[in-house]
Amino acid sequence: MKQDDAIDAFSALAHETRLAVFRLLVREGPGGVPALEIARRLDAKPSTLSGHLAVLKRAGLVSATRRQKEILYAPNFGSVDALVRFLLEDCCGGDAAACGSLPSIAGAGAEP
Amino acid sequence: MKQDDAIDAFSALAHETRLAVFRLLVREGPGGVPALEIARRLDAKPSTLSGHLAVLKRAGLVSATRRQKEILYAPNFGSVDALVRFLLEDCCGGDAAACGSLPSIAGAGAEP
DNA sequence: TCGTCATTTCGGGCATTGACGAAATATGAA
DNA sequence: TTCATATTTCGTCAATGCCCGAAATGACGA
Repeated sequence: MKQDDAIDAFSALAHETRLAVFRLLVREGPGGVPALEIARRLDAKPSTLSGHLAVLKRAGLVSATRRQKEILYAPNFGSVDALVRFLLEDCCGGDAAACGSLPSIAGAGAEP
Repeated sequence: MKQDDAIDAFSALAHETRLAVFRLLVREGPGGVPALEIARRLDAKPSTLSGHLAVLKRAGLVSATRRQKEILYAPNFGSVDALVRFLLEDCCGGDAAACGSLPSIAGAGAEP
């Protein structure tokens, strides 16, 4: 992961509606939710939400697939994993044990 | 974690310099690095960097402790952990197995 | 093909954020 | 106390992000 990609992802999540969208999709799981249903559930205007979904998609956080007339949005769990790894890369100069459980758990310490 | 706290954290990380600062501190570990040294290493103006450090601190991502004349900044690993948990909360409606390894690993699925 | 539903694109207007230098504050040493 | 180092605060400027309605596009069924 490049720094710019990480910034795109963090920027995408740094917004009330977009964060709510992503968390909604996470709760729903890989099956996906149609755009208009997301708008309905979050009480957002379809045009505004469409822009937010585009941002999330450009950041790689969600993926979109068409099912008939609808477009289903689903979360991309791998992108979260990559983001955390990037954030904690080379944690504590390689001594991951010094940083608590998450870094080693996420595999973000120095690779042996 | 509240949604607003998560947004503060994501906003803080959604910036080239601030993200570089945080990753630098992660690499350095819990010992901490003085503000001016961070500025020197990242080639940033001290006044500009001071603002960025304040943003990171307000977001709970770093902590500051004074050592003599200097102020040492260190990463707050717990905040990253909380952020990931918040992001993946109730993943896949509780069926964490459906989402890949990270959610269950991070303890972000539905609590049994 | 035609109409309809689902979604996206576009343009305008408002608010927020970021960079920088100069000056202010805080700490330790002589 | 007085000086020097370390860091923060402040004011100004430019740039970016966001919301919304109206219109355009895409896909399906009659």
